[in-house]
Amino acid sequence: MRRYNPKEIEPKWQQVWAESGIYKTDMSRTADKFYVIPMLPYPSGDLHIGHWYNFGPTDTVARFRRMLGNNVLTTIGFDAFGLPAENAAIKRGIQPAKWTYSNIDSMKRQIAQIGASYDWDHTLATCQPDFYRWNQWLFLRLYEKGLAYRAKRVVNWCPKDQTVLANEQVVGEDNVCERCGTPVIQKELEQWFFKITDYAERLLDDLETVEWPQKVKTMQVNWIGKSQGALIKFRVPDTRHQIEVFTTRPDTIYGATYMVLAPEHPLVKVITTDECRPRVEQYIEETSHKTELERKEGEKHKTGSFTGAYVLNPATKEKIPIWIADYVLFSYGTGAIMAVPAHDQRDYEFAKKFNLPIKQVIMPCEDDSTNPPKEEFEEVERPTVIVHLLDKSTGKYALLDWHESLEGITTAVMGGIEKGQTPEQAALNEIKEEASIKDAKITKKLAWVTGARYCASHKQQNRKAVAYGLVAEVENLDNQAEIAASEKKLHTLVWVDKKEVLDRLTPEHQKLVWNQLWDETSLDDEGELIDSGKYTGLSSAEARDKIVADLAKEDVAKEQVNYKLRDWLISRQRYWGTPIPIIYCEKCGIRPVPEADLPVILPEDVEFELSGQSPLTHRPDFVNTSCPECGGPAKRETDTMDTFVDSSWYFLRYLDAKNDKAPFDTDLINRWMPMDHYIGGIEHAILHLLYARFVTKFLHDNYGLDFEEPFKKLTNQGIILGPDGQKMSKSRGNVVNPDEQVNSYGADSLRLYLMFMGPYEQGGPYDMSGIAGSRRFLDRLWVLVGEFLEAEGPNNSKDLEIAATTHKAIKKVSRDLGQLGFNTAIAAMMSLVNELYKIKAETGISQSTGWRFALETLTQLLAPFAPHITEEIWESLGHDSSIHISNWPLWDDKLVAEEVITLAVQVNGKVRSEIVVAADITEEDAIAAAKSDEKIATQIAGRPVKKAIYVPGRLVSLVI
RNA sequence: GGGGAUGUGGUGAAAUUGGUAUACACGCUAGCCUUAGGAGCUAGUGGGGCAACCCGUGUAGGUUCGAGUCCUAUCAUCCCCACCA
Repeated sequence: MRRYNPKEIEPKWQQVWAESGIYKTDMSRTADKFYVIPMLPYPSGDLHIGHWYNFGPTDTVARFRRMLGNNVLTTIGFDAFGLPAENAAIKRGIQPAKWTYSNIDSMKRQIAQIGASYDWDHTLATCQPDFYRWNQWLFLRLYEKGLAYRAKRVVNWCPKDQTVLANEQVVGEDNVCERCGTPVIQKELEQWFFKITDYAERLLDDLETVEWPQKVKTMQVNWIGKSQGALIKFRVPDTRHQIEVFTTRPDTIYGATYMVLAPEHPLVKVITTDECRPRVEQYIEETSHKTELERKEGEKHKTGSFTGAYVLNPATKEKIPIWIADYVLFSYGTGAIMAVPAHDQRDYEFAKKFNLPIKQVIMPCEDDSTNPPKEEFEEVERPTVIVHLLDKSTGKYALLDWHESLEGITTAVMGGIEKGQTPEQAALNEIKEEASIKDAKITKKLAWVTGARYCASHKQQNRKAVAYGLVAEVENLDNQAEIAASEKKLHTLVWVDKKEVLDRLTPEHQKLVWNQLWDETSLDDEGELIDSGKYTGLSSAEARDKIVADLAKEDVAKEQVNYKLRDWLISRQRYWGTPIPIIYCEKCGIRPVPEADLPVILPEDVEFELSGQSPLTHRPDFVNTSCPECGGPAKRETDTMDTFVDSSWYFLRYLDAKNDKAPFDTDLINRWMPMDHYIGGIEHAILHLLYARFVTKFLHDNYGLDFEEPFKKLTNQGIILGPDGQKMSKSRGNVVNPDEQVNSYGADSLRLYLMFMGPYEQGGPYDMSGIAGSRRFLDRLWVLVGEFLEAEGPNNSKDLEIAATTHKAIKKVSRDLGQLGFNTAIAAMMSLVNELYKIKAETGISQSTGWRFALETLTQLLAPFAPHITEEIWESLGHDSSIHISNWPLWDDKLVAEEVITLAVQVNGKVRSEIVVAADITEEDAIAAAKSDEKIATQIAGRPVKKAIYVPGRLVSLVI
């Protein structure tokens, strides 16, 4: 018998497949099309285990669908533009183009080892002119519609290298250039943008229509960051300036005690008074140099500066000061906020630090769940004190356990504030009444009032308590008098340790007061308005609408939806990317390159100057051109496009990769899209997938695509970690080299192991000895087939049993594979092999129909996972066409069904025995059989069975 | 601070979605194959107990005839976003 030698059969079949073209897709057959691809890889020149984990299982899905009868298209290409090629060029003096193409060649060779069923007629590399010319085409279409525009934006700039730096190239705590160590500055440059924000709402809404992991959808929702609120104008008195703010809480406007502008806000320069100007300018200077780290630090320690100017609060008509602070972001909303320190944590911290006024306008007010108001009673508002009394000699606090109708309720000392009383007086009074202590002193009063609704049943009314929280202290209890009998009847006074108080208090409101006493924070939740003019008493929700509507009448407010999503900055001051097809003419200004002149070719022989600037700027033959409008001298845009532009539509180009008249044939695209299954890493959850969705929607609106979402179904594979459970990295020395694994075990074993090691979306550490198990499984199958081929005799007494076992495996594998349950599907095939070995041990192996059926079927089930060995076995079993275009086996439920089944028998919920019964047993018979089982009979021991439950096919449960 | 995920043998994991917990694999143990093997085959492998049995899915409660699965609280680990007004 031949030994299983993957080194021999894998290259052999890869060549056979390439020559026979069995994976070439007939693009005209679309009724049962299935389009599945892995995400576009970057050609780093080295195929790592993560690529295998992406490409292998994706190919398994493709092969499974192909065997099911779908017309499958799967292919791969290269995301070939980008910074690493330029870095290589600078470091090693190789042309980026040459470096990239050579990487693509070596990656193609490595990819071939996987044995994937790619149709290479559909591949592409984004750095080829016949691809990127259509990037330029896309740019022109967007430009035409006003969705590509130019605006200023600050960038990281290295003054020495005269170049723009990506965020990742700014390193160190002091923000220096990665290359030369010069401190990086912020510089404003004209940049090109795509107006993705126009699509924000649709990008949000249509997420509901796709079959994606919830996690990715949530990430996109958060990224788009929709919030509903209002724009409100604040007038600067004695000037014609107005400052607009965005707020989601117009209901808190009466509490807006100051305003904050972002340091970059254009009005800062205008409104700042001469007196404050030096300090303000210094602050702006400081914040522009802040590092990420310092800015994060700012979450704890707010900084800012007063401008000396004021605005009018349109609700209160009061003058409030204008500050600048970097906790307000220029890029969000209007770059200005109304600060409501009582009801926003950030404003609160700022106000505390700079001693700005804090005014409460929202009162939390909820029903007391321990004593809720009753519908039939009227509501009466009642000012209340909640006072926590500390006995300093013991460190314990006083609590009241209430009796009678309030049984089970525990509160602090509390009571109403009578007319003319201050909260402090009322508190001391209650201490006197309820605790009989006369020498207590008030030591703390809570800044907020808090409300709660409860039922005062003895007065036949509901009460809205508006509570002042206080702390009082008493030196010791030497002077405590006997508590009056009338009070004792109502409640018992208990003294408890500080840490127990919260656990003992029962009404939510009491807990809130206690917590606020020790850790006072702003009240960010909604509630009831207080101290807000005519809106006092309304709920936040009611007030929000009314206030905006009223201010809108004066034209100072309007409802507004705001998004965190920014427009897509596509300019890169880089060489190795798609040239932006724009020409600057001295006379005519900005002119797009006419479509007929595309592509604007990126020169591939360039010199990298020491200056660090894009080599394009030093290429007169590229830069100098003539104006398409007037024919006069003009200059080309030397910026290139973000590589995310390439990946935002490459999957459309795959389908029609050789079209030289158009980016793609729209009819063809409409028949093949949306993509049925897209598989790749979660790292692209936001940008790539969002941009692809945006471009698809744009093409839907403007270029005849009849679908709005590109990817029907998305799967994120997990991350393969090193054997030590850490992320693989060269410095850690835990990188698993797939070539070595293939060399030792074969590509089929590697593919199989990667899919067997755990749930696909989970990933996990690569176990160097785990792959041996996958190889062993393939070996065992190989041996079994070998023995079958050499066996004698046509019939086998176990044929029926073999058939039943095989049908069960078909069912399990088919179902699991359908939901990407690779690991359990493989386990089922391993089980089948184990079963076959058992049967072989019992009755031997023979050339029976049962054995042939089992081995052929098993090989087919395995084919999508391990394409080479299964093809070899298939051939040895006498087939002359590829297993990969054979029909996926079907199971027969009749054969899967067991004739006799084993039922578990539970007594009082515990399994006590098992009974073997006919599969179609009735409930009655099953219960009777269970009762008569020997072990069960002793368990029951003559006691009456109160209840008997039969779960068909599973168990009988007896309750005695 | 906000959002999400995950806790099951020595290890990776499974459990038909509320029905016999630990399938499958790694590792380990023993035996077999007369060659010292990164080979193969067979058997065993959650913990405790001589046993009948008892215990067991991070922890503590709850619902249920029955809970890894549902509910409440709690602990731990990981990931993402993060001053978004």
